[in-house]
Amino acid sequence: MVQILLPVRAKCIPNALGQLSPPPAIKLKLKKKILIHDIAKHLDVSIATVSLVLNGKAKEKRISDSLAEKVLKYVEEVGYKPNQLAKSLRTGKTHVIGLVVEDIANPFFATVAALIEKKLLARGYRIIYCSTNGDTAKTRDLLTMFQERHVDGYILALPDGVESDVRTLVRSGKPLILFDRELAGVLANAVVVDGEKGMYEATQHLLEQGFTSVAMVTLQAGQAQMQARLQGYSQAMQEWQLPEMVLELEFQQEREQIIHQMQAFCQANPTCNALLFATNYLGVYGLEAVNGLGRRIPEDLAIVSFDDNDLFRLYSPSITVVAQPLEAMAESIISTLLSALEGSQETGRITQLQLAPQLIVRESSIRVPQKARPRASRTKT
Amino acid sequence: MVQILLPVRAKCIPNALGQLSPPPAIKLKLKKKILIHDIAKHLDVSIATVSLVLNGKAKEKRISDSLAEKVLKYVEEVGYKPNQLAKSLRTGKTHVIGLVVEDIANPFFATVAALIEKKLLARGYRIIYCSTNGDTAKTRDLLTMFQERHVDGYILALPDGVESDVRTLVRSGKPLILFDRELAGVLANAVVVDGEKGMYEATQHLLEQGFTSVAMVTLQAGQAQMQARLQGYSQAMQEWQLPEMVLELEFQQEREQIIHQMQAFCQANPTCNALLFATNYLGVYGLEAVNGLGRRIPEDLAIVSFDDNDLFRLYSPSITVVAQPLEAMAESIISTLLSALEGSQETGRITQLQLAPQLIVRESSIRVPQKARPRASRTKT
DNA sequence: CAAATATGCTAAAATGTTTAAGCAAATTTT
DNA sequence: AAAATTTGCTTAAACATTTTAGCATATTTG
Repeated sequence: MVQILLPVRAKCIPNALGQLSPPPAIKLKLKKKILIHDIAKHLDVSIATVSLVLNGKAKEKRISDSLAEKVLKYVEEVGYKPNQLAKSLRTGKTHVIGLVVEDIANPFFATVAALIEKKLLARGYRIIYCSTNGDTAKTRDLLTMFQERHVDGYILALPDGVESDVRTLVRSGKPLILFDRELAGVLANAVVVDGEKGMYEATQHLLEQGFTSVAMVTLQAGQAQMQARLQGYSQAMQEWQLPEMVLELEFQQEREQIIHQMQAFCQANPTCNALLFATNYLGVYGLEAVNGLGRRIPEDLAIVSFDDNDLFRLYSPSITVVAQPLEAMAESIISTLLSALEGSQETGRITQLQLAPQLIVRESSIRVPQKARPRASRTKT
Repeated sequence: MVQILLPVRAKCIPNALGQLSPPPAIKLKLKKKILIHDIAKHLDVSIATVSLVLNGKAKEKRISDSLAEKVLKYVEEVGYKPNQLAKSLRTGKTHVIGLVVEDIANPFFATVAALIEKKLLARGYRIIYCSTNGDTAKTRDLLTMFQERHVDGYILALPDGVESDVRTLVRSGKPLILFDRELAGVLANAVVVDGEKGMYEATQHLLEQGFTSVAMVTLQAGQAQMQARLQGYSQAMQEWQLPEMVLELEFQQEREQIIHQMQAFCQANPTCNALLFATNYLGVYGLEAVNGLGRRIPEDLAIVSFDDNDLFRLYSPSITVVAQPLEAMAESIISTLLSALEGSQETGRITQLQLAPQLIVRESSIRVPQKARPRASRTKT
C-alpha cells in the first residue's frame, strides 16, 4: 500500500522575520532556564531547603511552615520546574513505563495501549511505547534501550525467542508484566486471555449451529497463546469426533500472500463450511479472501474470529467473534504494575491472571439460511 | 462498552523459590551495574580517555589507536552501556521525540505513529507518545511534561486552544512539527493534507453520479483542517448551485449520542441521498446509523468518508473514501524533523507542506441501481 | 545550672557522564 | 641546543538535582 507524495503547496520561509534583518546575530531573548539554585539565592536559603520543601519533606525535616510557604509561593510565581533528568539521575526513578507490543497499529494493541496510558498518566507515569513487529532482534534492541533509559517498569507483549533476555530483566528486579502472551519458561507477572476456552466455545457454537466441517486458520508461531487457541479448537473437534482442518500460516507474510494462501486452502477443501481465525488481522484478511472467492457468509461459509473490532461489528453480515476483555486487561495490568512499583520491595511475589474472553454471536455464524435481519444480535452480559 | 473482569485462573506465587527458603534475606546476586569509572580503573587510564574513545573522539583527541582498541575491547567484553540519564544531563540531548496525537487508537494516528516510529528508530531516536483526547488542559499537561523530559523534538497533532503554548514552544528553539492540523496564528513546520481539495473532489464525484442532495457530517471544532474540509464541500455545492446541508456535531460526544443525532438528521432530511463524513470515526458511526435506519447503501443513501481504513475497504458495499497519504506524511514529517534536529542551528527556517489526498471510488457512491459486483473497484495511481 | 533534647536549617557528597583546559614527555623546527 | 610543536593522556568542572549528616541555637529535663 504505497502512497505517493503529492505536495500541492509547499512554502519554505527563509526567515520568520523577513529578509531585512540587519545583523544575522539576532539575540533571541531565550529566557534562561530557572534552576533550584536561583530560587535558593533569591530567598537567601540553601538549595537543600528548597528541595526538601518541594519534595514534601518540610515537616519531616523540620522546615518552618512560614519558610516552606514562602518557598512554594516563589516557586509558583516564577514557574520553576525541576529538571527531571537530574532528578532521575539522583533518585534512580524516571516515572516512565516501557510498553512493548507487536504492532501499535493493530486495534487490539492500540486500544489496550490507550487504556493503559490513560490510567497510568493519572498516576503520574508516562509510557514509552514501541512495536516489535514480531522481530526478535528488534525486540532485544528495544529491551536494552528501555534499560538504558531506566524505565521504572515494563509492560510486554513479546514474540518468542527472547525468553532469556526477559529472564535477565526479571532478575534485575524492575517491575515487569507480560500481557497477551506468556513466554515459555519465564516466571513473571502476566495478564493473558484464555484463548483455549474462547476457541473451544467458538468451535462448539459452530458445531451446534450445524457447521460440521470447521477449519482453523492460525499462525505457525510457537507463541503460547496461539497454541492455546488451536488447542481449544482441537478439543471441541475431538469431542465431536470430527477431523481437524488447520491452515498454519507463516509469520510476517505480506497481506496478499496470506489472502492467496487462504483462498487456496478453501479451494483445496471444498467441503469446509466454517472458518475460525486465530487473530484479529487474520480475520480481516480472511474476509477479503472469502469476498474474493465470491462465497457468501454465512450461507456458504460461516466465520468466527478471535478479537473484536469495528470492522467485525459493522460488517454485513456482522462477524461473530471471541472478544477479549480489553478494559479488564488494562485494569489488571495496571493494578499489578502499580502494586509492584509502589509496594515494598518484596520482589519474590508474582501474579498471573488469565481472563475469560467472551463469545459474541453475530450473523456470520448463524445457520438459518433465511436472510438474517440487518441488526446485529449481540450477547448481553 | 464496559467489559467485565472474569478471572478464570489466578495464581499468586508467594515466592519464586518455594516455601522453604530459610532466612528471608536472600542475597540476590544483583550484578552491580558497571560504570565508566570501573572501565577506567581496570585499564588504568582516566575516565576521560574511556569517554572520548566511546564517543568516537579518539582520533580528534589524539588517543593512540592501540589504547582505543583496548578500551573498546574491554567495554565490549563486560557489556558496558553508558547511563543515558547522566549522558543526557551533561549533553542536553535525550534522543527522544515527543509525539502527541488526538487518539492513538484511531487507525489514522496509529498508522502514522507506527510509520514514524519505525523510521525514527532506525536513526537512533525513540518516541514518547501520548493522546490528547481533544482535551486542551490535558494537552497543555503533556506539552509541559515533554519539556520536563527534555525531548529533543516534537511531532504534534493538537486540538485548538493551545496556540500560545505552542508558540512558546516554538520560541524555545526545539525542533517542532505540526501534522494533520495547523494551528491558527502559529508559525511552525507543518505537514497537512489538503482536505478542501479532497472534499471538493468527493462532492463533485457524488454530484456527477447524480446524487443531488448531498449532506456533510462534520464536527463543530474550530480546527483549521475541519473548516477546510467543509469549505471543499461548500465550494462544490455552490458551483452546482445546490443548497448546503450540514450536520455539525459537538466534539467529544459518546458514540450512541452521535449515532442518534445522525439518525435524527437523516429523518429530518428525507430528501437527502448522499452523506459525506469529515473524519474516519464519523464515517464508522455513520455506517452504524445508516444500518440502524435500514437504509440501503448506495441505493437509498450514498456514502463517502474522509480517511480510509480496513472497515471501509472491506465493508459491503465498500465505502468510497478520501484517503490520506500516510506514508508520504510520515516521510515528510521525519525528513523535516531530522533536518531540524541534525542540521545546524539556523532556527529561522520553517517548512510547510500540504499533501494531496486521493479519492478512492468504491461501491458506496456509485449511482447504478443494479447490484454492483462484490469486488471493490479501486482507482489506480 | 548542667545536660539532654528539640528546632531549623545548611554543607557537601552523591548520581554518572562529557569535555575544555592543561601538562609532561617526545619530537620537530630553527 | 634552545625553542616550538606535537603527542598522548589527565584533571577537574559542569550538568541539576536529592539526601545524609551535622551544626548552631533554643528549649526542656534532671
